[in-house]
Amino acid sequence: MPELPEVEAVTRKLRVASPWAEIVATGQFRPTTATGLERAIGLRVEGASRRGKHILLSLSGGPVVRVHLKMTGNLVVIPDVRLRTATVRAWLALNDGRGIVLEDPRALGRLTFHETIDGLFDDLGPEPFSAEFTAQHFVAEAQRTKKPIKLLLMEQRAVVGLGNIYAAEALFQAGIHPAKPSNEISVVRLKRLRGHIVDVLTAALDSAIAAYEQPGAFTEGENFPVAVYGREGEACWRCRAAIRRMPQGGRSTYYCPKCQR
DNA sequence: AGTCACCTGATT
DNA sequence: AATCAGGTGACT
Repeated sequence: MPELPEVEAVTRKLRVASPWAEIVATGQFRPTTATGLERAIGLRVEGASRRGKHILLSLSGGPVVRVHLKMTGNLVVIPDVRLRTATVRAWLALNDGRGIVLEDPRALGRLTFHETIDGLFDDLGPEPFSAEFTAQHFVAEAQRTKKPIKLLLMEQRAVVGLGNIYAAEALFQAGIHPAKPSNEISVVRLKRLRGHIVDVLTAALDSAIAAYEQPGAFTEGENFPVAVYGREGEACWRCRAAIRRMPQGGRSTYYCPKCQR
């Protein structure tokens, strides 16, 4: 599911389940799924927030449970923790009978308990919707490296929240070739790209929230209209050239060879 | 700096 | 049987 917009939608949906209760038990499908979870027992859940693609459950007294959904995870509240579906990989049982559960068919998602939030996100770049995501910061990060711009966007350092879909979409909107060395892109184009990142994530957040409102309809996946992602061979919306797929960093990058130089 | 392992399921 | 998948660490 998740790049930043989907993680944000999941987090907002979680918050609807407040007021929270005390954690009375925890469990996991495999030892690698969660670490230190049992230390959360006896603490109250006090809130849910997001940083980059991470979800944070804040607990009474200061500890947190950090959740990463990876490729296919979803974090939801179920009314009865005993009634878990087959793909629930980890759970926090609350003293009102409910459960906060990680559903994740692919089982790559992770939960980790931390005594404090301090230092947890030191390696993460600025939030795209925050005042810290300045053109100055973004340009400086790009100029530090010759790595392809698409990889820079996915590193969570120049900015957090972009994944394979929205990185490709932002680059299409900006008319920049995904393999272009970051430090060879003009300042003007970098500033334009920064704006498109914000725009793409904003539009994607809107559709992710809409998707999560519809009960039953599109609870999985989102309905953001992609221009290039997954459209290999199709005609570009702008110039009709055939969209291409190329490997980059072990993933598929989609782009328009004519619109993106 | 680039590749690969981590997982399971859907599609070719 | 092989390839691919909205992510990220941990390796060469």
